[in-house]
Amino acid sequence: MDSIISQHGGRREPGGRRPLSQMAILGEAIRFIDEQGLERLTMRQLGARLGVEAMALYRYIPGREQLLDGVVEVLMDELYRDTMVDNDAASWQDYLQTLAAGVRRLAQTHPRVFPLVASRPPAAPWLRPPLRSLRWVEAFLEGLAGYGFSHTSSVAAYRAFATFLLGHLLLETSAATAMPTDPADDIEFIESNDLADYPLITELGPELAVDMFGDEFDAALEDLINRLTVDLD
Amino acid sequence: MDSIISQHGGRREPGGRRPLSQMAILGEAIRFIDEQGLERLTMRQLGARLGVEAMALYRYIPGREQLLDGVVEVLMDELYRDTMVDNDAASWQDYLQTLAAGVRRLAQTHPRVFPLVASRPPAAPWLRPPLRSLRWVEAFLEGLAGYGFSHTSSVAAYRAFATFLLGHLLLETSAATAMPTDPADDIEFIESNDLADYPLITELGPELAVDMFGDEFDAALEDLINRLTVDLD
DNA sequence: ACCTGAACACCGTTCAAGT
DNA sequence: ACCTGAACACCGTTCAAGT
Repeated sequence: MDSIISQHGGRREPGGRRPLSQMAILGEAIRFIDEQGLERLTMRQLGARLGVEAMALYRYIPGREQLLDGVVEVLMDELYRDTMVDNDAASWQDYLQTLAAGVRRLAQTHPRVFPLVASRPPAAPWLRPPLRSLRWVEAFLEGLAGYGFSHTSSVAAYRAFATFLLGHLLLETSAATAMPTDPADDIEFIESNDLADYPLITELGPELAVDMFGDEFDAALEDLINRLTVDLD
Repeated sequence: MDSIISQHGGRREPGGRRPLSQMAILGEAIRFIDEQGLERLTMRQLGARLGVEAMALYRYIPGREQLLDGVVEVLMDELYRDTMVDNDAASWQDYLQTLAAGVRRLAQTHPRVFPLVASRPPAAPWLRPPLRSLRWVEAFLEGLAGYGFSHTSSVAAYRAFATFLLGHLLLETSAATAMPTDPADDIEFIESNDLADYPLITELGPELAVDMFGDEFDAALEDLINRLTVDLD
């Protein structure tokens, strides 16, 4: 984890605080959400974590909405560095596999932030979460062009790829975020809903509960790649 | 639109109000979100729309979180009636097509509520949004069993189907919800981001901006069905 | 230059009190 | 039985004032 947001240390203010800055605030916000979840992130709480009153943050960030936008931007920059810089995939199939793995890694590293990447209104309507930074999308299209994709094909690939990632990773992060997977909760839930009315769910319960996200992701991605292959002619 | 939530009229209170009830409140909440969006739905605003102070709602609903859960439940009941009752598809392929169309219809009817269906923590971790009601999932599994699916295959189909719907419909509703598609915004956005740095996006702009959700949905669904076919042996 | 205190307009929610 | 007024603990945000 050599990400910019996990940097600690550095200069300190007289009060024992790290000096405030936009980056320091955004990094702390990400750490906060990672630990406590988005619902608990308030300007006041965030200020407190930085050793400062909430009002001090407004010198660096226009408001809460822009704070969240900034969080998304920081993660997209991280994704860019992680997936686009020095990407030397041997084929477009490898290229997509590498990128998909990178986005999934991001989602797994920040499961409680990922919904933000996935759901914040994008800057332009044709930017599809979770692939929502101009720089990243430009590099993506350029990459595909380098592998011989036509304009039409690379746009289609962008769309399909984003849709695929959104569905899979939103479900995976939401499962990862859900309560400490206490099987007792399942039982309680089932019982409170009159188990008897749902015989198939009852029978398939154990099978439903198995975590298959990795396999599903790989299988659906392979399938998506096949679909794109067909479209290429 | 014969949905239960669009019923008006009926008995009135002396004050000129419709009588309060859980259903009346949930229905009004859905109408409110449809019109104004989730961000503006507060207990106080909702009360005002029902001709009542916010505190009166607590007699019928435990709190705001449960209000939102209730909204999701009402829409899932609507989906159940719309897709599961009297479903007489001739094949499992038709069956999935019918169901997919029904979920898409729901998303298009309530584009600003759909994110709630998609993102609220499900009651059990193995329930996948947007297919999150026990009753609906039971019927789904039963339906597939009727077409000869093994338990393993129907569980796999449930997972893949939910993932597919989540990705596609979240993107489609989010695009539908975005600003009144003012092309001037795009231009302004592009210009503010130094267009020159993103030549491919610039060139492909018009192609990116074309709405293709219908075609994409159909193509990806067909593909999903093919994938399931292969898995069946 | 950078942070804070006090204040404003809003939340969700509780509860005793009204009708 | 059903609703409200008043109150509490919390928000985001502004701005004059402090250092």
